[in-house]
Amino acid sequence: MKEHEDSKEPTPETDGKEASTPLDFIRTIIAQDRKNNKHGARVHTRFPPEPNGYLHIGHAKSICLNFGIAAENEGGLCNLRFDDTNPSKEDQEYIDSIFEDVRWLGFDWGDRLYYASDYFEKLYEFAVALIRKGKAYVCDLSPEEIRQYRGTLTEPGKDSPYRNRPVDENLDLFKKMRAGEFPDGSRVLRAKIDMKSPNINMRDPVLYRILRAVHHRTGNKWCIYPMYDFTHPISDSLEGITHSICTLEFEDHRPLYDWSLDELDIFRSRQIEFARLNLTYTVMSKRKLLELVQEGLVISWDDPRMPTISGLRRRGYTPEAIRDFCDRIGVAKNDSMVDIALLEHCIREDLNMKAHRRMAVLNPLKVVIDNYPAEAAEEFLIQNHPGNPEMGSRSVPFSRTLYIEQDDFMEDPPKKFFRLSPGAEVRLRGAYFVTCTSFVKDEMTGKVIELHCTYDPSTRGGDSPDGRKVKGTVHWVSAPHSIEAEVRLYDRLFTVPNPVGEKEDRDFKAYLNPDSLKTIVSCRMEPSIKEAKPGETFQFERLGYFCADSKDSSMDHPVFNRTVTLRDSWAKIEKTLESKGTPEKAKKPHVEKTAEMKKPEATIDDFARLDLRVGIIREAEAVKDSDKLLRLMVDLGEGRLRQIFAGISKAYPDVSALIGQSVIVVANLKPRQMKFGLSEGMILAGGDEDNLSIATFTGSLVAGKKVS
RNA sequence: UGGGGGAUCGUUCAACGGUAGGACAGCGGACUCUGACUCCGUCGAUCUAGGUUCAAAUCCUAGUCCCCCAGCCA
Repeated sequence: MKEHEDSKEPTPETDGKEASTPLDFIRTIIAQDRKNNKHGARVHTRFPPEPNGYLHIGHAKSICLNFGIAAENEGGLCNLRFDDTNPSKEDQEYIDSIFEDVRWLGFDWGDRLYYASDYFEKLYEFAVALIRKGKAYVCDLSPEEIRQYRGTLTEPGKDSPYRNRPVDENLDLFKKMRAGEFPDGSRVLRAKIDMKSPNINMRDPVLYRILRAVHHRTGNKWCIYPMYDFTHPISDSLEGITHSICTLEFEDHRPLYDWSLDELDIFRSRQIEFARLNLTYTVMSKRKLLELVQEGLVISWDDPRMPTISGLRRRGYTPEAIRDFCDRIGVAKNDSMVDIALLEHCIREDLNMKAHRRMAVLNPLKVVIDNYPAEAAEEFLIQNHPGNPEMGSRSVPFSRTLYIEQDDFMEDPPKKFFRLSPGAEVRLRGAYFVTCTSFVKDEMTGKVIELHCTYDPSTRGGDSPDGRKVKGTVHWVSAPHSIEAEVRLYDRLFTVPNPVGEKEDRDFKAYLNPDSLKTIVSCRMEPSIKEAKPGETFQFERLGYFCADSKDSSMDHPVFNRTVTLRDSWAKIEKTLESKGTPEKAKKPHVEKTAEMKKPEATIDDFARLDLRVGIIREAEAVKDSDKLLRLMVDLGEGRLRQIFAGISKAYPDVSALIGQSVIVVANLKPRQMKFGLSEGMILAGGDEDNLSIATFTGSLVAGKKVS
């Protein structure tokens, strides 16, 4: 435990940014502008969400950027502005959640809370001004006609027949639009720019539409609403925003943004675009997240599996970790997909420092200490944080009957298994050394249901007076003193890194991870857990970081969400152990890059370069338009299925017979792009066209095991 | 096939004509009353082809690939 030697105190103002870190391109522009005394060296940004959904981690990137830049620059300010120009999608619920989320992230907009809807009157006046200048006109074309007149990406549009209406007529019509004299959708106000522009946004874009909907702030006052492209530059201008930072898809809109400010001749803000955040194993669009909520695929917007700010909060993420993450991912214009492992790293780093340690047993296995007096019990004082005595300690009861984790015992352990097995000695964390003397199996299931151990009284507190070492330390709870609790184990929401980019043959929801939530209802925990407050975070030793659920946890019924596991090097060892199959296999030879050693015959080493694995076929279907190929989804124990195309259709007219079969897969081939999709491996089969069979195993092998 | 953007280790961000660097991930090791933490080591990249230059990720030319745009959404 050494991490407290330079404990930092992260705040929104100081975390991240060391003076030496190079500026991203936006901060470089701003530094340049300040140097040139542009806008009197003033820096004023804004965060402009539309209240049509909950904020997610991608918004956090924008929030950290906008508020962060304001905070870094002397006198800098950042406004919170709701871009609420489409009443049909927006709702007060979302506004409230946005307040909560931005504040929770640690940012403060002071008295600078704005709504685009507050500018409706001014916006209307600006529109009138544009009409007077001959730069806008009322158009009677239907939506369908407007689309047709707009042209296509490669063909120019043509002028609307209403394009040259006299100013007075436009003024009159626009007034009547506002007065509600026309039905929804019958007319729009358009900018008069250039129907032949190669930039479609400049082909006389719609500025106002007629829309009878109750606005969450203005109620029924308006039946015309301004479009984003008209509203945004004017809102920025009215607020004196110096740098209007938005995402890449608005790059094409910048000429229109500039056009509006030019024509209206008002304060000139500069729009700068950066790449939005994408994260592996999740989706990041409000539309898709809404879909998950509405279809009940997750419980709610704040479901701990969601990448929403509220979901992350409920999961146990801290504002500090999210801000740190946003600092680390950087700001640029490249389309990027950030590894969720980085987010997990950030939360582990933060929580490692802050979280009190507790002992909790998720899957209890009863242990009886045979030589411990039956009626006795004692209390051990255990530190809340082994690296930081200032965090205090708590009392943990011990008795003859304990629970340990089922995983911490193996009847027939492999090498390097440092936990309990027959005859093995381990330390019970903070208590005693114990040695397993026997175990009891359920006769029906063959499952180990009880362990018997002896303890060494001289090792009280966990140290041995004779200096003997034990390799393993396991966590435990005293059975009679322990309390029951529910634990929700969360995992990634999707099984593939990029659910929306999966070669478009399937909907993103097809890749939802069925194991993204596992609930365990009868966990046993040390009694101090009773005191846990909703939202409070602990490290359950050797398991991970968990927080008491803010909605469902109570003293009577504690419920914990797993925020993130601890890094688990044992899991890796286990994996390699499995794949090696036999112990003490020699190291794989390094593949030399020298090309001169080409040999006519393959060596055993060459063969060893093929990674052969046990694969279990989970799905199988014939490939349309192919008389040979089957599309197989094969489980290699990787947490996702691999798609493999195999030319074995003739041998298996009934594809369903393949499902469940254990086959041999060449697992380390470079994936091959085929006409029908990516093939990520090869299945070994024998025979010829007429007499063909895949190589299978009898018996039950675990997916992913090495084949040799 | 129009317009706007973008291509640097597996991922992500830097390097702004002068030693391609950091973080995450991976791998190896040390330490350890958490197989955690921490520490050390290691692997590893300039889209391609030409050109300019003493010197190119950076400048020029020609290609290739990827993303965005045809809402009365934002």
